[in-house]
Amino acid sequence: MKKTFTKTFTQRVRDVVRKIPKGKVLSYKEVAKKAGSPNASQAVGSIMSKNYDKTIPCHRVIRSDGKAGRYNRGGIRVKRGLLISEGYYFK
DNA sequence: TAGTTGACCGGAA
DNA sequence: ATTCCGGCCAACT
Repeated sequence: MKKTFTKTFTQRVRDVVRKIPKGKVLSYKEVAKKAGSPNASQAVGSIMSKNYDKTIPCHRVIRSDGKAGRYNRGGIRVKRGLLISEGYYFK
């Protein structure tokens, strides 16, 4: 029997993103889905924008159309550089 | 309680 | 390819 969600959506999103392995990326939509709200991709982005925890690889979260999206720790250019250096090929 | 905001998504022009 | 618009959802005020 599954436990009811006690934590906020924010906490679950952070847990999901923290588990993303190196060299892999998830779209905001995928993260939202794993966090329990398939259509809350907008909320996921909003959450990440306020999250400054370096234990969370927020640069591994990209847009579902294959573009990078935004980044609060250096800019989208840095974000793409990080992903490429981790083995992810960008469009 | 209601209104505003925003690292999005997908389709249309 | 780029811009615009409506929809969706959680957090904040």
